[in-house]
Order: sequence, then structure tokens, then C-alpha cells
Amino acid sequence: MRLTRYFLPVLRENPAEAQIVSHRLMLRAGMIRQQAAGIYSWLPLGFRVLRRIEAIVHDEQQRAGHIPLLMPTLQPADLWRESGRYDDYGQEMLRIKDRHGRDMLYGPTNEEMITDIFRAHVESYKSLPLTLYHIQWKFRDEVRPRFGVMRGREFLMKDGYNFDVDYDSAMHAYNRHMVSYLRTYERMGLHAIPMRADSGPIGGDDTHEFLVLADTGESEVFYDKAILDLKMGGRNVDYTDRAACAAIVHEWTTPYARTDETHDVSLYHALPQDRQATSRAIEVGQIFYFGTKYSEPMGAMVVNEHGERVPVHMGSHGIGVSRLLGAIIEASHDDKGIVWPEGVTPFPVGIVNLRQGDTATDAACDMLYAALTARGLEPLYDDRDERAGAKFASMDLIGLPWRITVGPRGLANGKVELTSRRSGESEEMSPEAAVDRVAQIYAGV
RNA sequence: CGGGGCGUAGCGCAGCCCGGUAGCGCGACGGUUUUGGGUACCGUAGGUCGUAGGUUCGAAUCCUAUCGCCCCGACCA
Repeated sequence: MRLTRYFLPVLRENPAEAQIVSHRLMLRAGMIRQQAAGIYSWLPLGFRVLRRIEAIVHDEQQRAGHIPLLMPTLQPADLWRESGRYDDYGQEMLRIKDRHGRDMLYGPTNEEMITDIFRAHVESYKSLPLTLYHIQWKFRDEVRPRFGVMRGREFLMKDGYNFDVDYDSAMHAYNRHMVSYLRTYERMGLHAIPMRADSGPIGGDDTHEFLVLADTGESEVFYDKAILDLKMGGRNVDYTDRAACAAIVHEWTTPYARTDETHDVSLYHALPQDRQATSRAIEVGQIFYFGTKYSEPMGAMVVNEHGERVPVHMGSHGIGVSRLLGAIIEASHDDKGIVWPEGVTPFPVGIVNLRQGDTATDAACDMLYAALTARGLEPLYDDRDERAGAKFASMDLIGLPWRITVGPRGLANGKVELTSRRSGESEEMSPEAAVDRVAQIYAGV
């Protein structure tokens, strides 16, 4: 993409309404625009990152054997009357009447609707196990939205629902979700820690939240530093192997890690002093097992292998997709701007032409642009007639992880410069070598 | 929902107390200059002063109502 052909309304100054760094940077980098309290338009750069995050979530869910579908944002109130949550949910639920006076709502979550779909079409244990998920906009009419997309009223969420014939099978689904989530966050450059959590209004027995450590987080967490050393490292998981999944879950849930809601002081103090740690953290996902909480009242039954009709065992599992942008920026930025992890960056690499209009630098940039594009690495080419400083500042602000700088000075020796946004280190090399290096970097992403 | 604050140009702000018909910086646009970290200078465009009503010869400014947004707290993914 050529910057002169793009829509990237960057701001040089900080908007007054933004308090935390991710909100400031998203506004300054032209990623979002607030349309009402807690409701945002996603401008092209932000939309690109949102789509990248979605793609990773989809990929990892399907790798785990979970099946995508799409449910609507608007739901009939009657479904929620069946589960009893229509009255329980309170003012957070946005209630709407259609032209016929029927009660509708903008879904804050989809347990009722997925249960309705399930009960209409599934009769037998032979159809199980089944996990259906979607990535859809939700609305929760928060009293006080804040922190940009981290706590908006409208938000994009992946929510998945497992249906299993018994407890053991449902726990495997739970474990599958934990493992897939760990892989998902790691691909986004995040270290998300599963922590035992409260079940809250969704209800249930077993539940873990995934938290990313950040000073601006809303939760207070206590953990054993040993958990910071754990890595999935892209290890290949056989999701049909119950023991293998359980082993990974065991590995990640053994070190102490809890939010203030479930914090156990005596367990925590039993840790060696130098491993006790406390921090603020951002919640980026949660998994629940809740058994037959919805299947019983809503009549989602299956016939088991003994010919008995039993309520199906369920769980629900969420990832805050739009919130993740904020969380990633909170975890990865410096005083100049965002530093995108390669896995989610809106563009893999930027090209900065230091002398726009110069025959040699223009030609070199065009060559780089074509070569990178041909290798599936769409660059953002700053072809504006701006000074070097302005171009560098913009690139640093929007946070592309790699930058190729093309100037007359280097080009006289046949060299361009490849710079890491994260380390700030630069290396001179031929344009061809720079393309190879960038391709090599992204080969493993 | 309790407490506090703010709505003036795309962004950041001044002007309001003490009424006289709107200004600064940045950005945008045009030009000259400059050319490896937001260059300098000249010029141009852009505002129903959130909205409605009231007081007044006259309202961004005073009064009333209303809407919106932000912050702290409680709540929450």
C-alpha cells in the first residue's frame, strides 16, 4: 500500500479524552474513531489489525477442531426468558422493541441462542463432541465505558460453546480450549496467564481467565514467577489426545496464579519469597465449564449410548478480540509509539523513501515494493513528499516491526537499511538481501 | 448510579469572571526553502462557539433547560 493512496489520519498531538497509552496510540495512529461512548469506528489501519487477530483466532480454533458459524447480533427476548436471564441480566443488556412491539435485545453473549440451535438439530451422542463458535459483535451497556477498545460497550468477541455427552468429555473440551487459547495468545506476541477465576453472571463451576500483565490492567493478580517461563513455543498439539491436552493444562495451572477474586493468601505465601509477584493485568479471555445450566431449562437433550435422554454438558469460551488490540499495545509500545508483534502487525514492513522524486530512490523503492508484494509481504510504502523526520516519526508511531529505509546516501553504495522497530537496530544491505531477510523473518510467523 | 469536570476549526487550547459580533499553536492546502529523525519563512482555506429557550440595543460570555463527552468511585469482558 502506498501511503499517498491510503487513509491514515495520524495525529501529532494527544487527544484529550484518552487516558491510557493504548487508547492514545490507537487514536494517534488513526486506527479508531469514537462515535459514541464506548463505540468505535475501525479506520483502515485498526481494521487491518482487527482482521489479523480474528484470523489467528479462527485458525487456532479450527486447528482444535472447533467449527465456525455466525449468529446474529439481535436476538429475541423469548430465548432469554427460557433461561431466566432476561430478568437477571439487568441494565447492561440493551433492550430493543421491533415495529411489532416484540422484545429484542442486542446480544451480550450467545449461550441461549447456541443452545436453541443445538436442541433443534442434535439428538444423539453420536453427533458429539461438538464445539461451535463465532466471532461477532456484542453489546454490553456498561455504566462507564473507558480505556478505548479495552472497555467499550460494543466489542468484538469470539465465543465458543462445547456440547458433550458427559463430564469427562466436557472437561476435555475445556482443556482443548485452554490449550488453543495459549497458542492463540502466543501467536499474537502475548504472554497470557491462565488464572483460576470467579464464574460471574454466566455461572458455572470450572473457569479460568487469561490475563496479560500490564500496569493499566483492571484486575489485580498474584502469581508464581515460574509461570512466566512457560511457553507453548508453537508445539504441535494433538487435540484428540485427552491425556496430552490435560498434561498441558496441568503444566499451566500448577504454578500459583490468581486474580484478587480468588486469591488465596496462604497458598501464595507458601511460595518462595523471590517467586511471589503481584501486578495489574488485562483480561483477554475466559473459559467456563457450566454443565447443564442451560441445557436443562432449555431442553437441550441427547440420547446417550444407553438409550437415556440426558441434558448435554456445555461450556462457553470467550476471547475479547477487539480488546486484544488494546492489550497488545499496552504490552508492546515505547515513547515513540506502537511496536506491533509480527503476528498481528497491519503491514509486515514499511518502506521509507528519504528523497521522494529522486530517480534512484524512487526506482529502488518501487523494486522493493514489487519484490515484497510478490512474496506475500505487503509493505506500507511512505511515498509522501515529506522530510525524513516526519516519515520516521509516522512509521514509529504506527509501529510496523520492520522498516526499510531508502536514501540517496546508502543507495550510492547499493545499500538500503533494515531497521527493527523493537530494538531500533539497523543493518545496511542490498535491497535484494533486505527482501530476503524480511521474508525469512515472516516465514516462521 | 453517586461525586467532579468539560463542550469554541481536524487535534490541543485561549477568550467567559468584567456582554460589543471569535483568536493562538499544531495539522491541512498553495508557494519558496530544506533534504538521513516532525526544517524555516510567506500565504490560503476552515468555526450555526453542543442544542433549545430566555435576559439584553447587542450573548461564546449572563440565566434556564437539555444533549453529549471525560475523570474518580461502585460495577463489569
